[in-house]
Amino acid sequence: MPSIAAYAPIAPRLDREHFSISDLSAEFEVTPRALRFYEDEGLIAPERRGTQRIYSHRDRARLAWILRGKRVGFSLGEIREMIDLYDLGDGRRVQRDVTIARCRERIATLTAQKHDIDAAIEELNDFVALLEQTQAQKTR
Amino acid sequence: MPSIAAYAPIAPRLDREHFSISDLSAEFEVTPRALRFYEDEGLIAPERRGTQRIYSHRDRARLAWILRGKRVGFSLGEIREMIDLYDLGDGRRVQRDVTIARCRERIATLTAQKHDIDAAIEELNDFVALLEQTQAQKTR
DNA sequence: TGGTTAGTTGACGTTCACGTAAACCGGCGT
DNA sequence: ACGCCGGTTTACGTGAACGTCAACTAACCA
Repeated sequence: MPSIAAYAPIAPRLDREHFSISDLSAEFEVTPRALRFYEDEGLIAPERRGTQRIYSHRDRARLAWILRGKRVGFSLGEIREMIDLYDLGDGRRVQRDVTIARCRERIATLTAQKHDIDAAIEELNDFVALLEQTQAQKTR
Repeated sequence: MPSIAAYAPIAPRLDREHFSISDLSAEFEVTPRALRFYEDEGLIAPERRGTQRIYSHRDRARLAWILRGKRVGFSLGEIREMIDLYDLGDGRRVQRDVTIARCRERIATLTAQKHDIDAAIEELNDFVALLEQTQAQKTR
């Protein structure tokens, strides 16, 4: 029954030169459909052998970036922006200044998110403590 | 031109007994539509004076929770779950154990998110440093 | 009494991030 | 020769989280 348990995580074969779409979808637990979608949106651009996609290590690193960006709540559009920033390292001076500024903005929002997370964790911890305390009272 | 700059943040009047929908939408920079939507989804349940919603301090605190949950990437469904957990503090023992377990799960995913964010910040910092370095070289 | 302001309920539209078929192709295993 | 496997494109469907009208009401104000 290869229906629900598909796309399970598989140890990455980093010795490989390049990867197929199913290699990466297995390793990162995303569907091939998602990878093709990211390509349509301009987030990755693997080479082709004929019609088939072949992903390099660089593409793989990009994908890792994308998924981490998603996990921390960025939209695909925002992630593409950040990736594009990286590809601008050799741009002109003004462009590079803009890039630096955008990066700092990103860092600021990420830092704010960290504070939100800390606050949420704290509240949850307090709540758990409270629950365990009432439990201890009943046991007594 | 009250079109785009509407719903700007306004200092909370915490001396107030309760708040209108536009009070809260102004303070938290969300649209009234969003607040009504949260109510439809069972996230808040303000009282009514006739047909109009009147939000208590408790409702206001709830809303803060909701928005923080959103900022750290939770869906409204997940946030409703977490809120429901809070309202279960007086439940039975088994239920409370389940609640504690769910809280721990939440804390775990939040912690994982923090690591993701730290990694992203670090990479961005490295990249900014690299950009500033090439800039310094050109200036020299 | 008429007009403005703040609120209400539908109902439909929209964007994002894919899911889900349908139809096709090239290789290879027997 | 045949079928399957892994991959492809095109296209329409979907759930979440609202936006955007339209039509209505209740409160106040000159």
